[in-house]
Amino acid sequence: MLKEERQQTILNEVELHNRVLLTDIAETLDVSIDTIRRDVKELDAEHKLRKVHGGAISLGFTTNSTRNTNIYALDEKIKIAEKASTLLKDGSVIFIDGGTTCLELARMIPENLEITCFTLSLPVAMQLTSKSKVTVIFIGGQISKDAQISIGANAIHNLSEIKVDYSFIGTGYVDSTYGLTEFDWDIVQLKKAVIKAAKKTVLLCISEKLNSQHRYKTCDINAINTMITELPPENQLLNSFKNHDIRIL
Amino acid sequence: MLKEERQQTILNEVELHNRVLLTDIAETLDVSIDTIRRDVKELDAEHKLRKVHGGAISLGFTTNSTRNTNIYALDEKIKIAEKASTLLKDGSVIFIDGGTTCLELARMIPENLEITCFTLSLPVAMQLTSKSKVTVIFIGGQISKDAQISIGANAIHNLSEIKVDYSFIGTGYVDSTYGLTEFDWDIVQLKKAVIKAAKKTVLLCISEKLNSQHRYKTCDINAINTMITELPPENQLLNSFKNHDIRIL
DNA sequence: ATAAAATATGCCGTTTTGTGCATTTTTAAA
DNA sequence: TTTAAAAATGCACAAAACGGCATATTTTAT
Repeated sequence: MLKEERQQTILNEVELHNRVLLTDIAETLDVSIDTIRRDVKELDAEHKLRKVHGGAISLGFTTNSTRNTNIYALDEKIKIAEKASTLLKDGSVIFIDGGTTCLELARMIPENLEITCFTLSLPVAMQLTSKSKVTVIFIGGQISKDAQISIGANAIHNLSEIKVDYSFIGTGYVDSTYGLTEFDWDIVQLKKAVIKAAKKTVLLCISEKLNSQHRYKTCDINAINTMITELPPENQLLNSFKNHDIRIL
Repeated sequence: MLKEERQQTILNEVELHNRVLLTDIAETLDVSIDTIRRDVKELDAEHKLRKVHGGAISLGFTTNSTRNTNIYALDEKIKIAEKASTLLKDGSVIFIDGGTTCLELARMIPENLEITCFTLSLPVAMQLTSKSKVTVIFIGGQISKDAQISIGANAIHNLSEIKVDYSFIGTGYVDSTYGLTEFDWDIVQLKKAVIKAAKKTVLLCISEKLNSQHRYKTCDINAINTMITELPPENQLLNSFKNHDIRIL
């Protein structure tokens, strides 16, 4: 076995389990513990992993490659993003919210589409930098650690100064009678500002969230112009939304 | 057997099994190990495969999980970041610039340090979200695709409204008589705003950049309060900077 | 067609690298 | 603090890489 393969195997193991024991690796690869120790030492020097007493751990989720974290219900979200991307035309000025569904939309923007895109999500902005024809404008503000988005008065104020054609937003909870609701009050303030900054608001939402609600209200359901789920529009789960003046994709 | 077909055979083997041993190939093709070694060396130079001790491996084999784009002179930059981080105290309000050196500084901020940190670099902001005690504020603006930072009037205006204790900046070029210079005019405007927004400016700079210059000027060298390179302060390469009123770490 | 030049190949001695083992030092957990 | 596991260190051996050289093959120029 080549040294390179061995090191690659070690990296894979670390990626997969986030941590490994040197003794385990040595046994599965059938080489001496010294060799593994040296390998891990090298990999550490190359900043491919971090060596700790007795083993090695992954450098973690801090690396800017956003894809490696497992996204819940990714297939559904991709389907939603595909539908959403059909709304985009050259010259559009849009806003893309945070959240994994919106991130998928950002990822799915065609390479040749020439649009201007506002966002307050760091991952979305990172993703959009790879699209050469997209003008990206980041709404600054204090960064929320868990959601990785700008929040706070500054962000809201900045939003008040723009008006986009479409804003693509996610939501924590949605219900046909109670509208869009969130767990977090700050987020609600932000989303209100986003909706106000858009001519038309498009809600991206997996069907699992339908008919759920929480404490703080973002807006009534008819503040939404278009709603996109992974379901076909004629699905009966969407019936309660059809009474309102919402386009369903 | 022609050299061409031999090399093609090697490539096929590598494609097929992701790896190959020089001794195996030499035996199956019935040529000397030296010849194979030379072949593989050539193929490596042509980026058709990667030569490793004892064999060769497919290019695709490593790239899939080697997420980190290799940073040039990473060790030097880590050393610089380490020195820079000693300037940080609880309660500090700082600015961190873009660039790989500054990104290393962001990565190196201790977990228990409680500071407020402004930045206009997406990667830096992403990195900082993993530090639970750091308040991160992103300066919004249009995002430059290649540098992954906010640029333009909006970013500059936002910078004009803050004043931080320290700003840690990089530079394209630095010279003791010509000061800090850049290739890009927009970047210069931005850096000027950054320097104006800081009580003290700390320059992070690998020694390789010393005594280099370019078209557009960011500031005189004595606009810099502290300069950090990977070299020990007494290194003679830094002599020309010691005349000026600069602290060298 | 022939000589000269360039390239390719194999061989050999030296240097470098990779690996395992034994011993000492360090580390982390009870 | 004690103690067992892990890391570092030094060493030995084998495999591989390297450089120089001789020979063979192909290409080029005359």
